[in-house]
Amino acid sequence: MSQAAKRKTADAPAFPKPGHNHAHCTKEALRKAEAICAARKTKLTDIRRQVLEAVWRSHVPVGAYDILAQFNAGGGRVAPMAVYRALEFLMDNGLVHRIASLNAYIGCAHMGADHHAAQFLICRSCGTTAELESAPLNRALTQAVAARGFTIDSQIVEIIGVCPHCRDAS
Amino acid sequence: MSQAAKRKTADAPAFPKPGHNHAHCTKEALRKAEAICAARKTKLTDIRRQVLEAVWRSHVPVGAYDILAQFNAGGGRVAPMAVYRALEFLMDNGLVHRIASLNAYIGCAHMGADHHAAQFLICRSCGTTAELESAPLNRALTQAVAARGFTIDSQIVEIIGVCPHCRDAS
DNA sequence: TTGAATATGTTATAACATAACATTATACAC
DNA sequence: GTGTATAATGTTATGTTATAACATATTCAA
Repeated sequence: MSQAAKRKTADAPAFPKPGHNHAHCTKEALRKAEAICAARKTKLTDIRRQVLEAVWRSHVPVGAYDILAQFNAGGGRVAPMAVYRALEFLMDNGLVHRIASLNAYIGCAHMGADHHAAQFLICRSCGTTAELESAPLNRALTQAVAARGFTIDSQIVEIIGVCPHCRDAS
Repeated sequence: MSQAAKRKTADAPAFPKPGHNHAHCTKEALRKAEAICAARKTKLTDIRRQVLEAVWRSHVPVGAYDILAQFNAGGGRVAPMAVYRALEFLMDNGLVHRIASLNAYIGCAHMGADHHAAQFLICRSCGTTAELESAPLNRALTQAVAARGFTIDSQIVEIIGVCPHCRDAS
């Protein structure tokens, strides 16, 4: 196997497919979230779990007020603060990411590991957003930043384009 | 000169210094903006120039409503739309960038060239924000994205950390 | 069981951005 | 120069995202 082929394999887990078994994604995410909160001794309360579930409805980032609307669709009385607090908790615990370019939130695909070095691919056609997790990219980034004498705390990397499924469909 | 040293030199123009001659930055920016608009046959009208000047007051990204406040400080009556329209024009013409993580705007440091492949270093201490323009980083990014079958349209890369001047001062 | 910490409720408002339509300026064709 | 199309700006209203500030309730451990 060539170096290039190895790198490609390592860097390129599948982009979420339109027809995949998403119930499985959600279930796994919830399971991991429980485990992480248990390990960290933080509490995945009702509202936090509900927000996490809302975020995992799909692989499309969801706005805070969309989550709110879901909650209040059946006559609920949840206030924005409740949603924002839950999102804050979920982000602090590495369960959810904020997508700055969309003012929206998405479930973390790699719960537990290296939560703050995430990169995102955002399909402008279907909205599906995937985490990139590219080691070479992270290395290049670290190096470029260090060359400037800059100390890195966190990063926002959001790539907007067209996902393979939408490309093939067009 | 080694390859590494060459790359470092190429990648690392100076981070804006606290005491630099900023009037020069502003003057140069305005001059280039005039030239670019002339070349593109677009019009750098009064309000657009004023917004550009406001954005170039410093190397710290400025919010749209901050610009608005500057305009209206002397009893003006400019509406938010005017500012947002000017910002849109300036961005379309490659003169200004939006910093998504701050909801703020900054003058483009490399007017004319490759406006949509910009990367930013944001100092969380002083707010100073610099463009990175790292070719190796762009290569790594392009490659990582391509490996996923993703077609890239635009990118948002914002690195939050501490700039060399703030680091040395602490 | 009471006190400290955590979580949630509630109300109000701040901060950022755009829609929709009216008016004015510019340019250029005739 | 006049008409007319396009671009730019003005104006009003509203939409969207996020947080401040303070009250109440729950949890858990000493």
